Amino acid sequence: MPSMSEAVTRFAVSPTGYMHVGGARNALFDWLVVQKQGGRFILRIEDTDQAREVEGAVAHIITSLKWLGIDWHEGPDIGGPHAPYTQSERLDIYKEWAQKLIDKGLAYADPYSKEELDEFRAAAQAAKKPFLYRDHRPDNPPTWDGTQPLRLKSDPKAYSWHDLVLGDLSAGAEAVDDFVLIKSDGFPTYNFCHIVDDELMGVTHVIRSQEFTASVPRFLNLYDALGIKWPVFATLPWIMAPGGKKKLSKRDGAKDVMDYAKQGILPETMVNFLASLGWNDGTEQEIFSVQELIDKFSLDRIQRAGASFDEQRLFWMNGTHIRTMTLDELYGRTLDNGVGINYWPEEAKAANDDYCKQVLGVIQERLKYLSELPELTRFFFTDLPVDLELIDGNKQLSKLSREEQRALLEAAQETLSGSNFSAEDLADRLNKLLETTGQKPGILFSLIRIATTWAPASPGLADTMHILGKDLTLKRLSISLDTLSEKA
RNA sequence: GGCCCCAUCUUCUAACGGUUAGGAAAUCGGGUUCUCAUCCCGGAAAUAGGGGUUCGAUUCCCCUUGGGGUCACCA
Repeated sequence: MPSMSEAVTRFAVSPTGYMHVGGARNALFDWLVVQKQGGRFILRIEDTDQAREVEGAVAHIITSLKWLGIDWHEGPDIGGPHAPYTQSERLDIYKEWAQKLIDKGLAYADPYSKEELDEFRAAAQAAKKPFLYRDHRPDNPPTWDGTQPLRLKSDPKAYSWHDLVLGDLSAGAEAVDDFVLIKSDGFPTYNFCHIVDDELMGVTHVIRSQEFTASVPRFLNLYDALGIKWPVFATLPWIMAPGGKKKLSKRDGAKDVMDYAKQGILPETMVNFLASLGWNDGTEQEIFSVQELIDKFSLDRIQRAGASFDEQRLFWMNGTHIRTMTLDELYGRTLDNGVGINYWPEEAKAANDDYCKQVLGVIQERLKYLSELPELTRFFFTDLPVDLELIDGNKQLSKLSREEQRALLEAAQETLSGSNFSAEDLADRLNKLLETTGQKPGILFSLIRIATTWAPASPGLADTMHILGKDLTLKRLSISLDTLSEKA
């Protein structure tokens, strides 16, 4: 017997394509409730619309959830006491429950053709009234033989109910109608089978997004018809498209969660970010570990208004997560972020782990997502082509003549050739060089930095040279000097 | 059109009915011995409008406006 505080939630997903961020957040909140309160989290596949089903979608959804670190107690891949967890394999169960309603006189066969229904709808629209099937409920419906749609004989009345997020809600009898329970292809509708499954699987908390709130009175009517106790409802706000007021949908460019995984967003960042879209703990804290989220999460602190998906903020958040990781942890992620991608540039494949870690150590604070690694680190692994525009396009450096530039680099070459290339010694020598040349760091260091990396940006000069090592640093300086002579 | 839901800076958001309406992202300016970042300091930036209730409304109520959902044999 589970204790009162335990919860049973489910992520009920249609295999109609990849999982986007809205679905991921939905699953996350289901999961967080169970992690916090104890209980069971169920993954259920709602594949009752054969036409919309997409091959491979279930596997992709499972991959996405696993990447996020979301696991489940019962599901199509692992089974469980309420198996099967795929609705197309539960048709007999729905027929059984439909029969209960038929026996009670609460369900009947729909005798109308599609054309007749369209006419009813058109008439309702012309009269500027909502369409209610029950206004056309047949007096003597035929016996249901499975080829017609089976409809609920509703009991229209006003309903009031409580939603953990939206508070007390109510709607009048006009929201209750004779909806379809079983389609003419023998498959149940979502409206019917999710209620049967939730009951059989012991679901206590129905957490779903806004598009279902208008249907809740119809659901309540069905719970009552079946004699099922209402579960707890929690309505999640939309995740909206950037800038707009519209729900973020696949049409609007909602990305596959796995696209972010490939780009090098860390799963802990994605979890943190999704949780922050529509939820906060009431403090100013924004960066949460998964464990902190579990400890602090509660459904009653979920926002009512929609939140737009701001990628910029996602990248910022990823940067802060990257910076709080240990070097070893981060290095592990650069080798595999859970999607089988090694993010290092091709040229780094020949380098050893220690060298790569040193490089990672100095670029950790400027990394926002892992796929930036190549552009940030390539010059540590290969000589970039000399690009004099880096010098000539620099406001200060372009004021110097080629002779002056060469003189500075030669001075650098001389003192560096006596260095043991420890970071400390390099820093010392560079500082002394400022004095002996009488130059400002803005000129001297910029010039040396460019001449040793030929990259538009790089970490601190002493650190960079220390990692490159004496041979490579001096080799590059000398190549740069040669080039400056040629082009003089 | 009926029914339902929502409304604080550009964005994510905080504020037991009592705050100069706070933080963060982005942006702008400055600093940190070079670039790109990090970090630090500073600027600009909001309670949709109107009525109530109250000694006092971002907060409670009503109306308006705006946005969204739903009225499928999709979920």
